[in-house]
Amino acid sequence: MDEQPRLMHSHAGVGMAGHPGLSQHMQDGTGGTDSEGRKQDIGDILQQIMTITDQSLDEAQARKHALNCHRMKPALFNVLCEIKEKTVLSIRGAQEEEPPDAQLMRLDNMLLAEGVSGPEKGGGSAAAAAAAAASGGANTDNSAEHSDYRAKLSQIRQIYHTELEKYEQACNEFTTHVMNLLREQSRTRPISPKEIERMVNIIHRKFSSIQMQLKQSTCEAVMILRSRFLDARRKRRNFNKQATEILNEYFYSHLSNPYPSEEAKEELAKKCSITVSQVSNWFGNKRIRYKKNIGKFQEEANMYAAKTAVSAASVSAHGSQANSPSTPNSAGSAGSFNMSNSGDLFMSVQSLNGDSYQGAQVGANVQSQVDTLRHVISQTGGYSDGLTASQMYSPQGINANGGWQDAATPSSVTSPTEGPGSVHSDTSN
DNA sequence: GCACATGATTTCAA
DNA sequence: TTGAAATCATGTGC
Repeated sequence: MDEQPRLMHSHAGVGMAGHPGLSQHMQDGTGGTDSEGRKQDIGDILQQIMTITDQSLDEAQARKHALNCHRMKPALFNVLCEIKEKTVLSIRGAQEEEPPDAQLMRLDNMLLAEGVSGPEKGGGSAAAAAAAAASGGANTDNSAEHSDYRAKLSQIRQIYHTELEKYEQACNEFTTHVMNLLREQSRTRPISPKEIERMVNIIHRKFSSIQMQLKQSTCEAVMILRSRFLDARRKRRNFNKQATEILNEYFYSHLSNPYPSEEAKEELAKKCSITVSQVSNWFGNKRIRYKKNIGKFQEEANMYAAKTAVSAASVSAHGSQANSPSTPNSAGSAGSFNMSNSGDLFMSVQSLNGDSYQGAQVGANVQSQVDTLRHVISQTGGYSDGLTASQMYSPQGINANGGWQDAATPSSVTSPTEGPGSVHSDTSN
């Protein structure tokens, strides 16, 4: 570093105080013709500095060398040091260290959480994985959408990293360029390493503000993507007809206690290709809506009662097959639930046929099954005494308080021999 | 575009 | 934790 001695720190204390030099002469006006001559020299030097950029490289190099060897150069340098010292003092106060940018930290955190920045997580973002987990991961549509989401997120991630790399490269190139320039300039004007450092910081700040814009727009893109793919409400899809039918069949065949067990929910979820929580939602909505407007669901109830009746009739025709509660109720869609309480129907059939309830499975669905069977009988003429279609399947299970009656209590089972009057005794419409 | 249906979410209570 | 009730937001049929 041959020019190192020319850097400003090498002139520390060489300013006007320790080395009156040129300015002193200029200020007090002493020196006569000698002073005039020096002024002329300084004018020449400054002129040369001003025009140096207009010259060719070789010319400029020659000029620079001539300037460096000029007898007035040290004096001029001192003047520049003095001016610089004053300027730096005025700037210094205004350039305190800034606190870490909260906005930038927020953006960084978000990009990290979304899996855009930081190490790439297996198969995509944490958010997508969380969403998949929240939905149970059972839905094939969901997994397809999530893979689409991951693909798009991966694209964003790629663009983000490419751009970031570009910015960093540009920043480094520019910084190197400026540093070289400043080092070069330090031959002819006083530049301290600290100033170079400060200049580098300024450049970095400028580039990080560009980076922040990049991060911001990346975050926006991720938010849009999220809202499009992962917001459950946005992507609400009606269940397919088959799923709705399965759920309705279960609901109406367990009308006295439409609270599927965890096991039953899982089974239903599996059958309907939906998640357990979707099954829970469905039953929650169904119960409340049924209770709110029983009349409206009358027809639907009748329809599913008829279905159940058909299957029950079919089952009873099989005679001995109905002896075991664990016998799969495969005769018809209504009885197709292959779960523990699917045997309720068979027990009801048996009880209607005059047999006693077998085993301990006098479960929560007895009331509804009895009602269903009454309906079977009404279909075959047993209870056909003047019931209209809308009266066929009466809403049962809802007690006077508006809640579902305790169907697990065997005493709530209405005897089939009571007749249709008793069936409608607890109806609200 | 509107009304209604429907799946999901939120809030609250038990 | 679960379910009731209210509500939101989207889907669907006219």
